[in-house]
Amino acid sequence: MNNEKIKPTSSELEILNILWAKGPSTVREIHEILTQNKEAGYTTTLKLMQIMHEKKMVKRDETSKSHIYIADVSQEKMQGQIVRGMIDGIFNGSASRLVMQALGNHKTDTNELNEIRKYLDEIERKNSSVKIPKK
Amino acid sequence: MNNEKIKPTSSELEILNILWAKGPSTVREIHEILTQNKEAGYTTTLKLMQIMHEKKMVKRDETSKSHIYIADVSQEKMQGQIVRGMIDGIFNGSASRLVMQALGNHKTDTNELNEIRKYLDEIERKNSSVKIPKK
DNA sequence: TTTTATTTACGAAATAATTCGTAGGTTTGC
DNA sequence: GCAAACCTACGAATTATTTCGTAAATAAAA
Repeated sequence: MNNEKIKPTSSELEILNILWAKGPSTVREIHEILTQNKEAGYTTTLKLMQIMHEKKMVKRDETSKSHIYIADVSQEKMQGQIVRGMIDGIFNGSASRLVMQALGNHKTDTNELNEIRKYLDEIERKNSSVKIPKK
Repeated sequence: MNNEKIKPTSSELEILNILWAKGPSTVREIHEILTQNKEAGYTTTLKLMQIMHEKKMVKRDETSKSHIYIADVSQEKMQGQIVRGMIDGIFNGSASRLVMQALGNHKTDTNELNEIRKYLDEIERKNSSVKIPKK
Protein backbone atom coordinates (compact mmCIF):
# COMPACT_ATOMS: atom_id res chain seq x y z
CA MET A 1 0.00 0.00 0.00
CA ASN A 2 1.28 3.36 -1.01
CA ASN A 3 2.40 5.74 1.70
CA GLU A 4 3.36 9.05 0.11
CA LYS A 5 1.16 12.12 0.15
CA ILE A 6 -1.40 11.62 -2.55
CA LYS A 7 -3.76 14.33 -3.70
CA PRO A 8 -6.25 12.93 -6.14
CA THR A 9 -7.92 15.38 -8.47
CA SER A 10 -11.67 15.20 -8.52
CA SER A 11 -11.73 12.95 -11.58
CA GLU A 12 -9.25 10.67 -9.94
CA LEU A 13 -11.36 10.54 -6.84
CA GLU A 14 -14.36 9.40 -8.84
CA ILE A 15 -12.36 6.49 -10.10
CA LEU A 16 -10.92 5.63 -6.71
CA ASN A 17 -14.44 5.55 -5.34
CA ILE A 18 -15.47 3.00 -7.85
CA LEU A 19 -12.39 0.92 -7.22
CA TRP A 20 -13.00 1.00 -3.49
CA ALA A 21 -16.61 -0.01 -3.87
CA LYS A 22 -16.20 -2.60 -6.57
CA GLY A 23 -12.71 -3.91 -6.03
CA PRO A 24 -10.20 -4.70 -8.79
CA SER A 25 -11.56 -3.66 -12.16
CA THR A 26 -10.65 -3.18 -15.77
CA VAL A 27 -10.72 0.18 -17.47
CA ARG A 28 -13.79 -0.94 -19.34
CA GLU A 29 -15.69 -1.71 -16.17
CA ILE A 30 -14.79 1.60 -14.60
CA HIS A 31 -15.70 3.37 -17.78
CA GLU A 32 -19.14 1.76 -17.94
CA ILE A 33 -19.91 2.97 -14.46
CA LEU A 34 -18.56 6.46 -14.99
CA THR A 35 -20.61 6.96 -18.12
CA GLN A 36 -23.82 6.12 -16.34
CA ASN A 37 -23.66 9.64 -15.00
CA LYS A 38 -21.77 11.62 -17.60
CA GLU A 39 -20.32 11.61 -21.07
CA ALA A 40 -16.73 10.52 -21.58
CA GLY A 41 -14.67 8.81 -24.22
CA TYR A 42 -13.08 5.48 -23.42
CA THR A 43 -9.54 6.74 -23.90
CA THR A 44 -10.25 9.54 -21.48
CA THR A 45 -10.93 7.06 -18.74
CA LEU A 46 -7.96 4.99 -19.81
CA LYS A 47 -5.63 7.97 -19.72
CA LEU A 48 -6.84 8.97 -16.28
CA MET A 49 -6.17 5.54 -14.94
CA GLN A 50 -2.74 5.47 -16.52
CA ILE A 51 -1.92 8.73 -14.84
CA MET A 52 -3.17 7.37 -11.55
CA HIS A 53 -0.85 4.46 -12.06
CA GLU A 54 2.11 6.76 -12.63
CA LYS A 55 1.19 8.59 -9.48
CA LYS A 56 0.96 5.28 -7.63
CA MET A 57 -2.64 5.68 -6.59
CA VAL A 58 -3.42 2.36 -8.19
CA LYS A 59 -1.57 -0.85 -8.89
CA ARG A 60 -2.32 -2.94 -11.89
CA ASP A 61 -2.10 -6.51 -12.96
CA GLU A 62 -0.88 -6.69 -16.54
CA THR A 63 -0.94 -10.43 -17.04
CA SER A 64 -3.94 -10.42 -19.29
CA LYS A 65 -4.53 -8.01 -22.12
CA SER A 66 -7.10 -6.02 -20.21
CA HIS A 67 -5.16 -4.73 -17.27
CA ILE A 68 -6.79 -4.98 -13.91
CA TYR A 69 -6.54 -1.95 -11.72
CA ILE A 70 -6.51 -1.99 -7.94
CA ALA A 71 -6.71 0.99 -5.59
CA ASP A 72 -3.39 1.47 -3.86
CA VAL A 73 -4.40 4.07 -1.34
CA SER A 74 -6.63 3.25 1.58
CA GLN A 75 -10.14 4.63 1.51
CA GLU A 76 -10.04 5.29 5.24
CA LYS A 77 -6.82 7.24 5.04
CA MET A 78 -8.01 9.24 2.10
CA GLN A 79 -11.29 10.07 3.80
CA GLY A 80 -9.37 11.10 6.89
CA GLN A 81 -7.01 13.26 4.89
CA ILE A 82 -9.82 15.01 3.09
CA VAL A 83 -11.89 15.57 6.19
CA ARG A 84 -8.93 16.96 8.05
CA GLY A 85 -8.18 19.31 5.20
CA MET A 86 -11.73 20.51 5.33
CA ILE A 87 -11.81 21.04 9.05
CA ASP A 88 -8.65 23.09 8.91
CA GLY A 89 -9.57 24.77 5.67
CA ILE A 90 -13.13 25.95 6.08
CA PHE A 91 -14.33 25.00 9.54
CA ASN A 92 -11.65 26.91 11.41
CA GLY A 93 -10.48 23.77 13.12
CA SER A 94 -13.83 22.87 14.66
CA ALA A 95 -14.74 19.27 13.98
CA SER A 96 -18.06 19.63 15.72
CA ARG A 97 -19.16 22.38 13.38
CA LEU A 98 -18.43 20.09 10.49
CA VAL A 99 -20.41 17.36 12.19
CA MET A 100 -23.40 19.60 12.57
CA GLN A 101 -23.25 20.74 9.00
CA ALA A 102 -23.06 17.13 7.92
CA LEU A 103 -26.06 16.11 9.97
CA GLY A 104 -28.09 19.21 9.40
CA ASN A 105 -27.90 19.21 5.65
CA HIS A 106 -28.61 15.62 5.12
CA LYS A 107 -31.36 13.16 5.84
CA THR A 108 -30.10 10.93 8.57
CA ASP A 109 -32.19 8.04 9.79
CA THR A 110 -32.53 6.73 13.34
CA ASN A 111 -30.17 3.85 12.80
CA GLU A 112 -27.43 6.12 11.70
CA LEU A 113 -28.09 8.45 14.59
CA ASN A 114 -27.76 5.58 17.01
CA GLU A 115 -24.51 4.49 15.51
CA ILE A 116 -23.19 7.96 16.00
CA ARG A 117 -24.37 7.93 19.63
CA LYS A 118 -22.50 4.73 20.24
CA TYR A 119 -19.47 6.28 18.72
CA LEU A 120 -19.74 9.35 20.91
CA ASP A 121 -19.88 7.15 24.00
CA GLU A 122 -16.81 5.33 22.86
CA ILE A 123 -14.88 8.52 22.40
CA GLU A 124 -15.97 9.71 25.80
CA ARG A 125 -14.80 6.50 27.42
CA LYS A 126 -11.42 6.99 25.88
CA ASN A 127 -11.33 10.62 26.92
CA SER A 128 -12.11 9.90 30.55
CA SER A 129 -9.38 7.33 30.80
CA VAL A 130 -6.84 10.00 29.97
CA LYS A 131 -5.49 12.32 32.62
CA ILE A 132 -6.21 15.90 31.74
CA PRO A 133 -3.91 18.34 33.54
CA LYS A 134 -5.65 21.25 35.24
CA LYS A 135 -4.70 24.74 34.23
CA MET B 1 -26.61 37.73 -1.26
CA ASN B 2 -25.80 35.67 -4.25
CA ASN B 3 -27.88 32.61 -4.98
CA GLU B 4 -26.46 30.84 -7.98
CA LYS B 5 -24.34 27.72 -7.78
CA ILE B 6 -20.86 28.84 -6.91
CA LYS B 7 -17.86 26.57 -6.94
CA PRO B 8 -14.85 28.34 -5.54
CA THR B 9 -11.46 27.02 -6.55
CA SER B 10 -9.14 26.31 -3.68
CA SER B 11 -7.40 29.69 -3.99
CA GLU B 12 -10.73 31.39 -3.99
CA LEU B 13 -11.74 29.50 -0.91
CA GLU B 14 -8.68 30.72 0.95
CA ILE B 15 -9.74 34.25 0.25
CA LEU B 16 -13.35 33.66 1.16
CA ASN B 17 -12.21 32.23 4.46
CA ILE B 18 -10.34 35.37 5.28
CA LEU B 19 -13.27 37.54 4.25
CA TRP B 20 -15.64 35.52 6.39
CA ALA B 21 -13.36 35.72 9.39
CA LYS B 22 -12.26 39.31 9.04
CA GLY B 23 -15.17 40.99 7.34
CA PRO B 24 -14.88 43.56 4.54
CA SER B 25 -11.27 44.00 3.48
CA THR B 26 -9.05 45.56 0.88
CA VAL B 27 -6.89 43.54 -1.46
CA ARG B 28 -3.87 44.70 0.48
CA GLU B 29 -5.24 43.35 3.75
CA ILE B 30 -6.11 40.00 2.26
CA HIS B 31 -2.76 39.84 0.60
CA GLU B 32 -0.90 40.48 3.84
CA ILE B 33 -2.68 37.59 5.49
CA LEU B 34 -2.23 35.23 2.59
CA THR B 35 1.47 35.85 2.43
CA GLN B 36 1.94 34.94 6.05
CA ASN B 37 1.74 31.36 4.90
CA LYS B 38 2.97 31.41 1.34
CA GLU B 39 4.64 33.44 -1.38
CA ALA B 40 2.49 35.43 -3.77
CA GLY B 41 2.73 38.62 -5.76
CA TYR B 42 0.29 41.41 -5.01
CA THR B 43 -1.24 41.40 -8.45
CA THR B 44 -1.87 37.71 -8.10
CA THR B 45 -4.10 38.30 -5.14
CA LEU B 46 -5.68 41.26 -6.87
CA LYS B 47 -6.46 39.23 -9.97
CA LEU B 48 -7.99 36.44 -7.95
CA MET B 49 -10.26 38.86 -6.19
CA GLN B 50 -11.26 40.47 -9.45
CA ILE B 51 -12.18 37.09 -10.82
CA MET B 52 -14.18 36.37 -7.72
CA HIS B 53 -15.97 39.61 -8.30
CA GLU B 54 -16.81 38.62 -11.87
CA LYS B 55 -18.12 35.34 -10.56
CA LYS B 56 -20.17 37.19 -7.97
CA MET B 57 -18.60 35.51 -4.99
CA VAL B 58 -17.77 38.90 -3.59
CA LYS B 59 -19.19 42.38 -3.77
CA ARG B 60 -17.05 45.43 -3.64
CA ASP B 61 -17.29 49.00 -2.60
CA GLU B 62 -15.46 51.17 -5.09
CA THR B 63 -15.99 54.54 -3.50
CA SER B 64 -12.43 54.93 -2.36
CA LYS B 65 -9.37 54.16 -4.39
CA SER B 66 -8.68 50.96 -2.51
CA HIS B 67 -11.75 48.90 -3.18
CA ILE B 68 -13.28 47.09 -0.28
CA TYR B 69 -14.30 43.52 -0.87
CA ILE B 70 -17.12 41.73 0.90
CA ALA B 71 -18.00 38.05 0.73
CA ASP B 72 -21.22 37.58 -1.18
CA VAL B 73 -21.79 33.92 -0.48
CA SER B 74 -22.77 32.70 2.95
CA GLN B 75 -20.22 30.72 4.85
CA GLU B 76 -22.90 28.39 6.16
CA LYS B 77 -24.25 27.63 2.73
CA MET B 78 -20.81 27.07 1.31
CA GLN B 79 -19.89 24.75 4.15
CA GLY B 80 -23.11 22.87 3.63
CA GLN B 81 -22.53 22.60 -0.09
CA ILE B 82 -19.01 21.30 0.35
CA VAL B 83 -19.95 18.83 3.03
CA ARG B 84 -22.81 17.51 0.97
CA GLY B 85 -20.53 17.08 -1.99
CA MET B 86 -18.18 15.12 0.16
CA ILE B 87 -20.81 12.87 1.63
CA ASP B 88 -22.12 12.01 -1.79
CA GLY B 89 -18.70 11.91 -3.34
CA ILE B 90 -16.56 9.84 -1.06
CA PHE B 91 -18.71 8.66 1.82
CA ASN B 92 -21.24 6.83 -0.30
CA GLY B 93 -24.02 8.96 1.03
CA SER B 94 -23.41 8.12 4.64
CA ALA B 95 -23.25 11.23 6.77
CA SER B 96 -22.49 9.17 9.82
CA ARG B 97 -19.33 7.79 8.34
CA LEU B 98 -18.16 11.29 7.67
CA VAL B 99 -19.04 12.22 11.22
CA MET B 100 -17.01 9.36 12.56
CA GLN B 101 -14.02 10.26 10.45
CA ALA B 102 -14.27 13.82 11.64
CA LEU B 103 -14.49 12.86 15.30
CA GLY B 104 -12.02 10.04 15.11
CA ASN B 105 -9.26 12.12 13.68
CA HIS B 106 -9.67 14.97 16.06
CA LYS B 107 -9.59 15.64 19.76
CA THR B 108 -13.11 16.38 20.86
CA ASP B 109 -13.91 17.26 24.46
CA THR B 110 -16.94 16.26 26.51
CA ASN B 111 -18.70 19.56 26.05
CA GLU B 112 -18.53 19.31 22.33
CA LEU B 113 -19.70 15.71 22.50
CA ASN B 114 -22.70 16.75 24.53
CA GLU B 115 -23.59 19.47 22.12
CA ILE B 116 -23.53 16.94 19.37
CA ARG B 117 -25.78 14.63 21.41
CA LYS B 118 -28.27 17.40 21.87
CA TYR B 119 -28.17 17.98 18.19
CA LEU B 120 -28.81 14.32 17.48
CA ASP B 121 -31.86 14.36 19.72
CA GLU B 122 -33.16 17.37 17.93
CA ILE B 123 -32.82 15.72 14.57
CA GLU B 124 -34.56 12.64 15.85
CA ARG B 125 -37.47 14.67 17.14
CA LYS B 126 -37.87 16.17 13.73
CA ASN B 127 -37.60 12.78 12.07
CA SER B 128 -40.28 11.17 14.22
CA SER B 129 -42.77 13.89 13.47
CA VAL B 130 -42.67 12.88 9.82
CA LYS B 131 -44.87 10.11 8.53
CA ILE B 132 -42.82 7.39 6.92
CA PRO B 133 -44.89 5.19 4.62
CA LYS B 134 -44.51 1.45 5.15
CA LYS B 135 -43.41 -0.66 2.25
C1' DT C 1 5.29 70.83 -8.29
C1' DT C 2 7.76 66.72 -8.98
C1' DT C 3 8.74 62.33 -7.52
C1' DT C 4 7.44 58.10 -5.27
C1' DA C 5 4.19 54.77 -3.80
C1' DT C 6 -0.14 52.53 -4.30
C1' DT C 7 -3.83 50.92 -6.73
C1' DT C 8 -6.63 49.08 -10.53
C1' DA C 9 -7.26 46.90 -15.14
C1' DC C 10 -5.76 44.09 -18.57
C1' DG C 11 -3.52 40.64 -21.07
C1' DA C 12 -0.88 36.95 -21.37
C1' DA C 13 2.41 33.41 -19.71
C1' DA C 14 2.88 29.29 -16.88
C1' DT C 15 0.98 25.37 -14.83
C1' DA C 16 -2.50 21.84 -13.94
C1' DA C 17 -6.25 18.96 -15.32
C1' DT C 18 -9.19 16.91 -18.69
C1' DT C 19 -10.28 15.13 -23.07
C1' DC C 20 -9.56 12.64 -27.10
C1' DG C 21 -7.48 11.06 -31.77
C1' DT C 22 -4.42 7.94 -33.80
C1' DA C 23 -1.28 4.10 -34.18
C1' DG C 24 -0.01 -0.46 -33.26
C1' DG C 25 -0.84 -4.80 -31.16
C1' DT C 26 -4.20 -8.84 -29.53
C1' DT C 27 -8.09 -11.36 -29.49
C1' DT C 28 -12.55 -13.01 -31.31
C1' DG C 29 -15.75 -14.62 -34.62
C1' DC C 30 -16.67 -15.78 -38.88
C1' DG D 1 -6.90 -16.49 -42.66
C1' DC D 2 -9.20 -12.08 -42.40
C1' DA D 3 -12.07 -8.60 -40.69
C1' DA D 4 -14.10 -6.54 -36.77
C1' DA D 5 -13.75 -5.43 -32.06
C1' DC D 6 -11.00 -4.28 -28.33
C1' DC D 7 -6.96 -2.91 -25.81
C1' DT D 8 -2.86 -0.06 -24.59
C1' DA D 9 0.44 3.77 -25.26
C1' DC D 10 1.36 8.17 -26.59
C1' DG D 11 1.06 12.80 -27.83
C1' DA D 12 -1.29 16.69 -28.24
C1' DA D 13 -5.39 19.78 -28.04
C1' DT D 14 -8.53 21.96 -24.91
C1' DT D 15 -9.99 23.96 -20.79
C1' DA D 16 -9.31 25.58 -16.03
C1' DT D 17 -6.46 27.72 -12.66
C1' DT D 18 -2.74 30.38 -11.02
C1' DT D 19 0.69 33.70 -11.57
C1' DC D 20 2.54 37.98 -12.76
C1' DG D 21 4.31 42.04 -15.79
C1' DT D 22 3.06 46.39 -17.54
C1' DA D 23 0.45 50.57 -18.09
C1' DA D 24 -2.48 54.15 -16.52
C1' DA D 25 -4.67 56.58 -12.80
C1' DT D 26 -4.63 58.50 -8.25
C1' DA D 27 -2.79 59.71 -3.86
C1' DA D 28 0.96 60.76 -0.77
C1' DA D 29 5.40 62.56 0.21
C1' DA D 30 9.07 65.51 -0.54
